[in-house]
Amino acid sequence: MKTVTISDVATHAKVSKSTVSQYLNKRYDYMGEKTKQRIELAIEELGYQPNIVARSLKQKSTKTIGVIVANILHNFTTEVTRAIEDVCISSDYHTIICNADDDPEKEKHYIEMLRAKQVDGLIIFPTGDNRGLYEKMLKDRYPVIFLDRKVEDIPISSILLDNEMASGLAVEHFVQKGYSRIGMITTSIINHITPRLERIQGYEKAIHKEGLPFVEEYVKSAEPTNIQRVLEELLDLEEPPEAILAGNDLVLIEILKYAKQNGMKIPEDLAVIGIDDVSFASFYTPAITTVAQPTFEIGKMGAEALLDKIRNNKVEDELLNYRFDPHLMVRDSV
Amino acid sequence: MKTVTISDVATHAKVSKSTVSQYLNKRYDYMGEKTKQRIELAIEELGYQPNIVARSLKQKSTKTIGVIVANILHNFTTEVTRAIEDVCISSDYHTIICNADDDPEKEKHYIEMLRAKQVDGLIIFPTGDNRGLYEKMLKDRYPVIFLDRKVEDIPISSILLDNEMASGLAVEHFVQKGYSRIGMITTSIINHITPRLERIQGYEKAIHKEGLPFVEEYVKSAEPTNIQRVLEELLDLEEPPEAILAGNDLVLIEILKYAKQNGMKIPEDLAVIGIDDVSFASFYTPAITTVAQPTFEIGKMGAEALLDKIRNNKVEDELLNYRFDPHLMVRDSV
DNA sequence: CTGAAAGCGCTTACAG
DNA sequence: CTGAAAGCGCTTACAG
Repeated sequence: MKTVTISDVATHAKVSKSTVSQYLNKRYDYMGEKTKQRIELAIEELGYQPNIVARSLKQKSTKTIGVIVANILHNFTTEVTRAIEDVCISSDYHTIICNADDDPEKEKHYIEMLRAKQVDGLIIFPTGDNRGLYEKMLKDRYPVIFLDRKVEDIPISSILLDNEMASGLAVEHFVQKGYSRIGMITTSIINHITPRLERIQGYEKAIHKEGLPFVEEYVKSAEPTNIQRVLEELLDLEEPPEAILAGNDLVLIEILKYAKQNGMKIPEDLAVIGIDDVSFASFYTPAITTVAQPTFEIGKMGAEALLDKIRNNKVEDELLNYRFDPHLMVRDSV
Repeated sequence: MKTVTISDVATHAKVSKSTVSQYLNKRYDYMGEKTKQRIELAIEELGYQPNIVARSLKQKSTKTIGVIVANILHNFTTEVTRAIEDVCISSDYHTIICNADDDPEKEKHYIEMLRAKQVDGLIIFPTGDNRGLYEKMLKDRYPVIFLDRKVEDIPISSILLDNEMASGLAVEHFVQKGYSRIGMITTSIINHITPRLERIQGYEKAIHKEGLPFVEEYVKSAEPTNIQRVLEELLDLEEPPEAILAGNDLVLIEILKYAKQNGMKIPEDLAVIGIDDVSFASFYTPAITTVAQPTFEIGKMGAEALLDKIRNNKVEDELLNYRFDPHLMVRDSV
């Protein structure tokens, strides 16, 4: 596979490399019509494709952004990612997605790798445990946007859900339906993940606002594999909750599995609301009431904010944290 | 953001660029211990990161492969993709995923774009309508592997499911459970997509093998948005099928939606088997019997076959079509 | 054991 | 209107 380069085209068209390059970059201003045609023909005949790697080296721009997600398993992540790609493609940027798998070490690896690959900017769902790296990017004036989570004291714009409102909507709906013993389960909070902490806070605030007693043992956090056990603990309480708010899609699924295995009827035996809309929510039996995130808008805004930074070479973050409103999708599980 | 290059490191460490490069590439053979330490220190102090773009240009390898999927919406695609990434990462290759969205034009765009970006090879779920491009890659001795589908007369290795067997397992199971009026719905076959055609063929063969009459109007194909209408047509037949084989996950979901909306009980009113295991199969009510593909193995083999081609610079395809066996996951929907 | 030089395939002032 | 030359940041024979 003998690659054909710009020199080959130049020779073939009997012009210089410079002229071919002008042609490729559509700088036709002063180019003779015949020259143009000859180059076009040569490119055609040789099947020439410009080498983007070489171009990137010279132009110091790869027209590519990186996105490092905390965990690709969440439905939220997949959808946001898709929105980011859409925006990028229509702006002629490419996207490289990496999955940090909730592991700060992997996140570090990917940040370094992507920067080494000279991507023009980064969208990160931060694990939170790489402050040094985040600060270095800031110092280097390297374009970054956080998504879904923020990191204490790191002045990088973050685009997130109004998580407190999400829990609020759910609690309010439970109460409207006559429930007062409302529990909540989230995935692990040992790493201080923003949405989880905020959703728990939002839950607590909403409970108070509704004039209900806040029962500390009604709120639990655990790794996905332990969710079912934790749920069981809740249900074994003297006064078990009659309704459960699932902190995200993974928690919801574990609750549904548990209910099925134990022959529990939803909502009769246990009412359920999940934060994050799941693919099967509408046709599950019962259809699941969820609090949906505007995933497309979040991704879109993230991508646009990053591209804006890249193009205008700006680092000063006027927006900082931007929050989107969640929406309650009322169905049959409560 | 003043980037620090290999020259800066060289100056700082008082050695030449060559020596720094040797160090970076771990060619320590004849390197003085003190030199090594000075370079190490300089790199540390300057926060130097090699520019992979420059390296790629010189080495003519980006250590990156591209994968162009036909349609990212299928569960199969997501899982295979993940397996490919796993293999690549552990071999120190990166992966760029592109979604052709079942559109040959987009596929063309991505093939050209990825080749221009100098990815070292391509895994393609071919739309089938870019024969010219496929042939050019072959002519250029450019490493490619097809996945999930094959293209008539293009001698490029393809890794696929034994699709006929998939339908066969399903039909056999229906029959065992006492069903004889068995229908099948697939997504559109106007583009002659391999798995769909083969699954229909497999269905027909199995029907014959079971000694059942083959009823032509029992097998339908349609775009996802029309699946529900097509299902309705089937059920409106004089002698409607009592069991339906869903050709893939998207078809299954439409069938489930229809059943729910029309208050049909599964399997009492309609028995269902889906080809492709869906995330919610095990905890849906009823749990859905599916024919699962070994997605991880398929992706793994695809990636390994491609990396092998890349590393050994071989084009001769001894394996050509390799097929994996599907597995019946017996649950409660039939 | 280390350095000078050429070159990967482009782009971009600049000269004419 | 077009071309010669320098340079992007590396790597790699080769010389010493």
